[in-house]
Amino acid sequence: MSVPLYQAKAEMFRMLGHPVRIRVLELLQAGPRPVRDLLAEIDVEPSNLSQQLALLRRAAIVVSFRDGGLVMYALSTPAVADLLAAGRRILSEVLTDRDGLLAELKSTAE
Amino acid sequence: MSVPLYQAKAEMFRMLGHPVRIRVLELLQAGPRPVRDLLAEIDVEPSNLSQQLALLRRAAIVVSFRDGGLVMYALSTPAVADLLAAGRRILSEVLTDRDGLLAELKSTAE
DNA sequence: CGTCGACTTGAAGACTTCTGCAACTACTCA
DNA sequence: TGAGTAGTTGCAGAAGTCTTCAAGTCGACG
Repeated sequence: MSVPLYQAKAEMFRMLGHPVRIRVLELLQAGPRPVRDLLAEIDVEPSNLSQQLALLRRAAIVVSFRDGGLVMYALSTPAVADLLAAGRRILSEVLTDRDGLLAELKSTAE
Repeated sequence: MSVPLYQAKAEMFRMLGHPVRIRVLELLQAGPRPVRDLLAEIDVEPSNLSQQLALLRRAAIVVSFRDGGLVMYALSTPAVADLLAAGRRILSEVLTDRDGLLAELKSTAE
């Protein structure tokens, strides 16, 4: 496999590596949403949100279009939802393991 | 959803946002491997690889153990493979023969 | 024991990403 | 057309990440 290919993969995951961007993608799973709604749900400056949206747009993970006086954003592919779901699953397994270990730690007299 | 939760999600994706770390996880999909094998397959300084492995270990995405004179690494959960697969799928949808990476992506089953 | 091989850790400098402010563009609607 | 709303862009300082070098640990084996 070529070096650029896993650089592309890494770049894609890096795009999800930010709380605001994750939040945006989760909100967009339910369908297209105007920036104003995203702003209302995410505690962030408009300019900051716009910067994060620009990154997602440049990575082609979302697309934007205008609808009347509003700019709308949408996932460019529903596969993004699978990625988020897989992430959630790992997180829950990892946290469960950690809790399991924690319980074990507490119950053994060492 | 609490703020810390999507910070945790973001952190998990950020962990995958590096070519060396992606490469390591892809190699570990086939089963546990000693550091020396990873080093042989990835073009990186030993100390650098070790730093990246430490990050993955701290994020609980991989685990390490000793086997004789070698240190082995393994995925902490097979769900990591799903995440990589979902990433691949988005990349192929998003990349739609933009720079010839697409063909390679489809031809290598990893 | 002592030394060797196999990693790991610490630290520093280069580099990248994040954030918020201010200025700006793009539209809509009266 | 002019006023107003919605969003974007440029920029600079702060914060974080990456890479490399040197030094350190840990277990195996003679």
